[in-house]
Amino acid sequence: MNFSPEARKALLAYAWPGNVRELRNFMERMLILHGGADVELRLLPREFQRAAAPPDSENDSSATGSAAGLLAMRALPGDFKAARSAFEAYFLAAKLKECNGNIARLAEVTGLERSYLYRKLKARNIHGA
Amino acid sequence: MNFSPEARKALLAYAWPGNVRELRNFMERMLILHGGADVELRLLPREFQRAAAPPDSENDSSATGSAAGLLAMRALPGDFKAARSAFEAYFLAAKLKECNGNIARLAEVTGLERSYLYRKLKARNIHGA
DNA sequence: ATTTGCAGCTATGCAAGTGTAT
DNA sequence: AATACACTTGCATAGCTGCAA
Repeated sequence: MNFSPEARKALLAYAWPGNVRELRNFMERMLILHGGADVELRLLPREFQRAAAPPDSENDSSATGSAAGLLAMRALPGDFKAARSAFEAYFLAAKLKECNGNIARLAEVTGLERSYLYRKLKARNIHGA
Repeated sequence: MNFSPEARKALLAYAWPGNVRELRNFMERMLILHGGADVELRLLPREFQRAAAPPDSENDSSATGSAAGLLAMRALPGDFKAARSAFEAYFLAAKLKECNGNIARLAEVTGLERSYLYRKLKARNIHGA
């Protein structure tokens, strides 16, 4: 999952009102709803765009007023295959990085065939090192 | 992704040393490396178990000394199919919750066939409502 | 490291059905 | 009766994946 420069800036500028639970839920939502897709500023809840007005820190549950909830509401298509594909891409890219770009090792670690990985990495446009 | 009660407690007790980037990376790692699997206390970096000694807040990159890095190092099998399967399960469970357990709606939202969803939900042991 | 062809298994959609509850 | 949803199952095919080269 990647944040656009603007989104990133807004996130960092935002003073999380001392609630770790809130932040954790937020991050989970981001990954689950957006898969590995890029997250644009406009997808972030208003709180972040204004870099002010903190969300109500209660409301831990699901899709309601909190930051996590707001985000859930404006979820992308939610298309399963798209989300899964994004996850795969992100997962493989992360692992490949851990393997220092060594695809043979990536194959061992992930339990996939080298040849298949080449196909997949190309399809998902993941480049080594 | 779920945290065991102990892991959860340790996480909340830990005073994130004012670095949002760190936390964000941590959450990403958790989801990617553990997929939707349960996260036990023993999987958390030592920092959390001791609920003290904050990690070096620099080191934004990959698998090194930071909290995120530590976690990455003791990654689970890393098996691709297992991770993907876990992600699918978590994704669908989350969406299903959003749909108030209505599978017909889940089908619309995710772009999958109802009948297929039944098979998949059963296979992944996801129960509605 | 990287590609390609091929064979087998899996995932997925479509259609059709049963049952229960509005 | 009529619509809506839960849940199954059979079947066809597209796509994924491993193996050998």
